[in-house]
Amino acid sequence: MTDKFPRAARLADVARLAKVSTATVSRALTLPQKVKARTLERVQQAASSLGYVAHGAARALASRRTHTIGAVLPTLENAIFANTIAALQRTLDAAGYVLLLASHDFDADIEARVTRTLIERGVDGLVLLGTTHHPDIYRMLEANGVPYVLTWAFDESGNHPCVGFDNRAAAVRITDHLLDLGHRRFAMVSGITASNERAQERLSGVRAALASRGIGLPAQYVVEKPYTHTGGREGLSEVFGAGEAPTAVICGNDVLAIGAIAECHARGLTVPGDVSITGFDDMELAALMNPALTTMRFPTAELGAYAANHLLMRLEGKAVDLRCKLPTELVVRGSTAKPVA
Amino acid sequence: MTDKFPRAARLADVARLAKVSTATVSRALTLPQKVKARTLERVQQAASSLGYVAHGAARALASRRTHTIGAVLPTLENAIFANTIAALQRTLDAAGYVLLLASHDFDADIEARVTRTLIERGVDGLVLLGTTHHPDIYRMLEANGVPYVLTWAFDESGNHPCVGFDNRAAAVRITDHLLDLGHRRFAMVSGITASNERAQERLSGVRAALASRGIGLPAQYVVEKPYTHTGGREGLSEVFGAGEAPTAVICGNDVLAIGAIAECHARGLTVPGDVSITGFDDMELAALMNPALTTMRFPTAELGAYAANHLLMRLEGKAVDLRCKLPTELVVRGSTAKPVA
DNA sequence: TTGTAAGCGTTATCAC
DNA sequence: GTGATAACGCTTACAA
Repeated sequence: MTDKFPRAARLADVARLAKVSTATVSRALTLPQKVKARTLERVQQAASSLGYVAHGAARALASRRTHTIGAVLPTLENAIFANTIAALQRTLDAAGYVLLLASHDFDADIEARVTRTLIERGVDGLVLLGTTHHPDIYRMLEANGVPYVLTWAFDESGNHPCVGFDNRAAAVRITDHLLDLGHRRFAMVSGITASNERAQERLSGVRAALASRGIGLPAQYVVEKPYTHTGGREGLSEVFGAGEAPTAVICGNDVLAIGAIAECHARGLTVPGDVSITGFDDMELAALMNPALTTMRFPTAELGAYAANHLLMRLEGKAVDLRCKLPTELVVRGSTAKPVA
Repeated sequence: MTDKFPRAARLADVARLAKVSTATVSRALTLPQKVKARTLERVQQAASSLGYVAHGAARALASRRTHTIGAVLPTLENAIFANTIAALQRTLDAAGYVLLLASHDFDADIEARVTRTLIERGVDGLVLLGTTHHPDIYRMLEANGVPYVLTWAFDESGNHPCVGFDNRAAAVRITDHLLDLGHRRFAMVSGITASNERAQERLSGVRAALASRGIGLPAQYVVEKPYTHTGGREGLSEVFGAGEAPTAVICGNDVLAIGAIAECHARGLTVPGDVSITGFDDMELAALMNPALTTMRFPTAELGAYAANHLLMRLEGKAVDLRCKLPTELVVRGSTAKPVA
């Protein structure tokens, strides 16, 4: 009978069993082509018969590589980032990397803290969401030489590698569309713009598009709400309480839009018959909930894959375009023209 | 001018600057109370002035602890697990642990592979979803002495630590409710039951509850679909195509229920006026989408917190109840009684 | 309370 | 192709 707790097999055990040195085992396991076929076979045989599992920490310490990529997101609780995360995961997995996830609930200090934790964990690279970050974050990235990509927004300053969308242009696009349909009374249920440049850009795009046609967006028709369904409901409710009802409501994203549509239903209003609700990101769900929801499609899965590949290439020392902007697209569903008021 | 790439500060650098040994620095940083206040201060001062960040791999290698918990989920793409993940994260974060996430798209082989990767990464503990797993998984957990918890289901075999729900009882509960309202023609849009005991238990609970009132569930009124909105739509569509329409459709979870409701809308049916759609899990969204959606509430956030605490306590060597069942609750919204057919 | 020094399990640099 | 062996950066007995 063997031990009850046989300590996990180590490289040396495999070496002993295969009658080779630890160096050879190490090579066989990581660079099979550098080892004679016969030796390779012996090593593999020994490893599997011992149920050998490499010790990640030791490997990381010696090789100075963890094969781990970190991602810091605002939240894991809404589905907006789900596609991106899934795509990141899949791409990294295929390359033998693991994804370490952290979130901060839109709090800049927490963001700095979790980012530090990830760096301490030795991530080989980092995916950050957005371009606005605590200065400490950039300092730590710099000091530790950690490769990173900013995502979901495009860094106009040109100082950081990024893979993003042109949130402002997307907002202009959807607003123009509504204007072309004849809408003149607008409201916006925006996300919280403080330290969130994606939200800022969307709002500013809407403002700019309206202004260029001589239309204003009075303060009482702009409300900022957290990106939740409830936020969308409350936001729209406040807008309706503000005075003459708008014919078009642009929501900061589809989560807010879904909430806004629910509020309309609760008030007996039809969408888009009585009021047109539009959003951003084109979540499958939004379309399902209201087949008349026009929105801007952001290729979020592509974003994840792109960000992952960007980092992977840099880690392999390959040259890469450091800044890129992914195209967004207007998705029109059952739009209704409005008579000019 | 200093170097362009000053290598990251190590423990020894801090020790030198603070004029103490590396052992003292190590203690000061991890067990502050074991060090004289004055020394502690010097060390902290030195560390922060150097921007010292501990090397996680070295720490893990020496201490044999990574302060990382892994979680293996079926998918990150639907919102069902979002609450659980968020709660896990928060609880672990508060205890100084980090969460390493992996998913497998309901594929048992992939599940085994990613689980192995996590063990190789040296996770201190593991959260697994469900009770049905590849035998290799249990073998690896055993061989490596990795503490784990099964979640979302209750392990009746009594062989594994678990924090779960009684999916079968929940299914019985909601079915009884519908029966009490007078429904007699039922259909079920279930999740894929193969190697998913949560789905199996829900289906079997529905069957049992119906059977105890002498009602059957013919094969053509049971369809299995992936947990997506589209799955829900298609599932309900197939049910309607099967013959006389049911008055009550029980969906495997709220994602399917949302899809099913959309299908009803598309067919001009009102819910629950024409047909009653019910689900499981009580996602906020489901209620928002249809305020008449009766469902079973599963305390998913509590589950995450509970699972995390369970592992944390075991890691601290404390005794814990190894198996527990969290209560589920019927949430009735605008139910409509049906005349007995 | 603090210091000394022996690991922790790999990888990587050399010789051979 | 393969084998010694010195790192890798930290923790932790054990000694002082």
